[in-house]
Amino acid sequence: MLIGELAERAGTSPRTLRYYETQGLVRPQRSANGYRVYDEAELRVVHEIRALLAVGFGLDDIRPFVACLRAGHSSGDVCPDSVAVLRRKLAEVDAYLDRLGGVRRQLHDQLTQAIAHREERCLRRRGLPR
Amino acid sequence: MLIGELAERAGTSPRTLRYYETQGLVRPQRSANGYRVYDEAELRVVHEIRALLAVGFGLDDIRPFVACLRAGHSSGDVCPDSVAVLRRKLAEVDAYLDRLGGVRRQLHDQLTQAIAHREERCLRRRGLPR
DNA sequence: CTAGACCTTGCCGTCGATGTCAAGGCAAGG
DNA sequence: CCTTGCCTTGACATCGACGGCAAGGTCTAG
Repeated sequence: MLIGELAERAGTSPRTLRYYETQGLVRPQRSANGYRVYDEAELRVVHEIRALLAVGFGLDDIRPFVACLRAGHSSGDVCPDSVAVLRRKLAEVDAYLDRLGGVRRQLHDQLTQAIAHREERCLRRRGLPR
Repeated sequence: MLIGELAERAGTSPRTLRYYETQGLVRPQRSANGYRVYDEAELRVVHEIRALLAVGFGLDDIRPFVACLRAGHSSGDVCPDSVAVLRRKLAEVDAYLDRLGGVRRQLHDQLTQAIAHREERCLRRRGLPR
């Protein structure tokens, strides 16, 4: 399988696959003419990468999962390093959820007060003239 | 007030204040020698900017709030444009909270399953030998 | 022979809010 | 005069996951 085919099958671009390679996440072989050649297993790997990226992981975080897959495991999640990353990410997400909850509250209050302020001004204006 | 003093009083750097100026958020006057000169009101403005940045706003989003302050309002929140931005940002935060909630759930499940998988393997290994 | 559809490497551009460095002007004190 | 400490503008660097383009090699079909 050449890079274009893998890209299409994985729902991404050749450019992206080459980038993953520079990051050490994908390792194609080379045919005589220098073309990258991927086997079926790499499709699985790329899918794993894409899935984790979509969840908000960085490529660095993803490396252990790929290694786990490559070590023959049916899931990239089960190796100790992957579990460690999952734990860390879950903690990060929890922390961010907290912070964002605070932000939400603040925005809500700010909005509520601003509107209240405008209402008040509006009422005053209606009361005064004539 | 020169740029260094304002920077210190606002808890930021001269570089940052010059950047805000290029973005049209702050407009100092110039003394004869070309130095930026700020009045007290600008301190308030910079505080507003910093507060909104901290909440996750971009400089573009902040512009209406500064304009509102400059229009003489005691709060940057009360002008229609500001309220519109607040609404939009609140919606954005809500959407992001949703998404992040989903991510959290997925990570939690993934982690749980990975650990269960490891437990299982561990038990099998303990059961087999001897 | 040539067109077209692949592939290769390499390098710049993106977005946002700064940090950092360079080269120089201005003010005040010893 | 010289140093010190402000200030000025301008330009490049950062981080991450790519997109886009250029210049060129390769393969296949007509």
